Amino acid sequence: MTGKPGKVTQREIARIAGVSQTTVSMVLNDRDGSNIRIPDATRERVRRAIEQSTYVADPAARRLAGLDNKILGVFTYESALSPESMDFYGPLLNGIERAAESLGCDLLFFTSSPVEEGRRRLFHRNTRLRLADGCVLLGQQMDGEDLERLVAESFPFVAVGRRDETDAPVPYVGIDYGALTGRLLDRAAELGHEKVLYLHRDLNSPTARDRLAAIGRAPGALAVAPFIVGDDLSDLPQVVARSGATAVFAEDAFLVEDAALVLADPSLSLAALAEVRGHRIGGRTLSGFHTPRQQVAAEALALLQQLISTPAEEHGGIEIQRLLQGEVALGETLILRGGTR
Amino acid sequence: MTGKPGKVTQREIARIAGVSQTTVSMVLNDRDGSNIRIPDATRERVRRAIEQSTYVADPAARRLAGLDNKILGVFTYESALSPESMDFYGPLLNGIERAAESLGCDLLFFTSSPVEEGRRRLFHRNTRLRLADGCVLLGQQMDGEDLERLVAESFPFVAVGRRDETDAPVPYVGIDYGALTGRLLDRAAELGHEKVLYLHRDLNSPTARDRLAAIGRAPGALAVAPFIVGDDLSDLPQVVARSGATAVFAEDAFLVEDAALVLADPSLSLAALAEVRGHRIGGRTLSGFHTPRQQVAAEALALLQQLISTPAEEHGGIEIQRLLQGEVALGETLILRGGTR
DNA sequence: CCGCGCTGCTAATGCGCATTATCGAGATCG
DNA sequence: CGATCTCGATAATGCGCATTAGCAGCGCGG
Repeated sequence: MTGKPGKVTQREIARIAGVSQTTVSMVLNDRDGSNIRIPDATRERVRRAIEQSTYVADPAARRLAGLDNKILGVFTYESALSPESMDFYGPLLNGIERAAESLGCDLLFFTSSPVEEGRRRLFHRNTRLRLADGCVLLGQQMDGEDLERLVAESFPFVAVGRRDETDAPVPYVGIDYGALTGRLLDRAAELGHEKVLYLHRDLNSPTARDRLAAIGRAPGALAVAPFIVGDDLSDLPQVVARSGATAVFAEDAFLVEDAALVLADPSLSLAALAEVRGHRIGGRTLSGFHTPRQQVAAEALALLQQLISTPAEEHGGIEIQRLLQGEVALGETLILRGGTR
Repeated sequence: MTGKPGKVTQREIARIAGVSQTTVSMVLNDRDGSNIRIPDATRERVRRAIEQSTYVADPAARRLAGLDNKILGVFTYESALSPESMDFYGPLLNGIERAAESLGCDLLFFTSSPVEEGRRRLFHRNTRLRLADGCVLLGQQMDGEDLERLVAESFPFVAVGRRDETDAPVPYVGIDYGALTGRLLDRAAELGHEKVLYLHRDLNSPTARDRLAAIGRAPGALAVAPFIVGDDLSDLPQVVARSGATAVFAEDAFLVEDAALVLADPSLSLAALAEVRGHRIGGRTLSGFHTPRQQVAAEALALLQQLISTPAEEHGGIEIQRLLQGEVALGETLILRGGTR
């Protein structure tokens, strides 16, 4: 179904130019050397034949013949283009698109991956993964097996977001939430807070662990109590009151919003240990982080390209795990202890 | 660079299962018939060998061997994933993603297409177009040559948005702006308006022409005067005053917003002859259309799939130009002539 | 016991491309 | 004037898969 009628091959070009298919290939790829010599006259003749026709190289054939295809795979563990996930994926996808554009690569989205147990599977009977030169993986949580297998097959890939769920070192580009969390806690201490409640879901992702670890390293003057929340936040006010916390932090901006609705106490400081762009609490800009997502995406593609174009033996020389620094966004919800600013 | 080490081929499977590569292929594709007979015992043996291994078919080879690849191309004449274009492309991309998912297809974004004269080129030296079974084209304006060539090469494709810039019939799925315009004008007439000013850019797109044509067929009681605007709207108030119009319509919601800022007259009715979701004018919901963009995308993919899976000779039996009906959104800016509602 | 049909499988081929190994013809040299 | 070298180009091969043609073996009827 490759549109038989309009299909022009190198053979056809060769016939027109009165040369062999080999010669056409040579001309197209600008090959030259001691063994391959084509005078400019012939080159020109072939070139004209190509320009007269509608020839385009068949990427499948190129690929089969062992060349790179300038195609990068994009795999998302959740639907990437839905309005809900745009908030998270949008900046990443934008960064990926721009990076791919400047690298001259096309992007293959693996939308066909069948959903099993609520999550997309990267490997399946008819995965088109191999069509890509390499692949970017996106998603809050990833499948350890997928990652293992990619490493085992030495297929070039880069995860977006820090990963530590496998034994083998997984290439990733992420944001240093640990450092950000530390800086935000420092700031809270400066503002006089001594007790903070940290709300989080029971998610076991690497970044969730990073945040918790950073919390464990909180400055001495600050006591941060982690608290796992479920869907029902109705008893949160009691928990806060009992803890004596003067600030409530949460894993992400949505959780802060939910908590704020229940708590309804403007003297309480609030912050999300995550991106807060576009989030407001009762008219006040939410405190938290600004994370360079486009930059993460760009860096991920750069790393991927590097992995692809470097022979596997030399991968030792590449820094395959990269954390980018974000910045603490001091919004209007993180205030002096007890004060209203 | 296809990850030599981890690559498992049918040959390898055949060796393990003690059969020929042909047999493996047959088992994988569930082929059976008078000429091809494989007892269940053998089938099972092959299947086990496959499951034990990490075999995945090489899509490039499949493609080269003449099969469909379940890959649909997505070509956008502008950057698709940037924040600015998300407003327009977002719903379309979402619809495309969902449709592709249910069709079991992957999506190939041609982000690599070089930009010439401000527009992306579909055809270029290394286009990966042919890797896809077919292609969806997105963009406000398209290149007539691209369309002609796709038709000429009988490459399956569908344009999103009505097209008429070529002689050959181009497959498209669009929104019936003509009908919508007609209905909105009827409504304006009912509300007592007799003179309307229609602001538009000097864009020569099919939908722009459709709107103008529908305006030409306005009900007798209503006189609609088209007016081409540039970037500077400062003399608009005079134009409106001189025309005696009691309502100002415009090509799109942004143009209405710009005009409203300049005109600043709440007794003037306003409407966009386009999607108005998310647009407000001075706190009032803007009147205009609600267009089923996800549906357009889904329909486009359905048509594309149909074109791909139907032999070209039978394309005559397919309705390749489809207009979907939107609905008029009667917002708060289209009011009784002279009244404030 | 010879042919015939059926079963179960495989060898051979081609898809379009890149690459390797040659090859014929003329130029150069000894 | 035969041996060698260079130039210009090509035939042959393989990539991994699907497909077509065909082959060996066996049972069965005549």
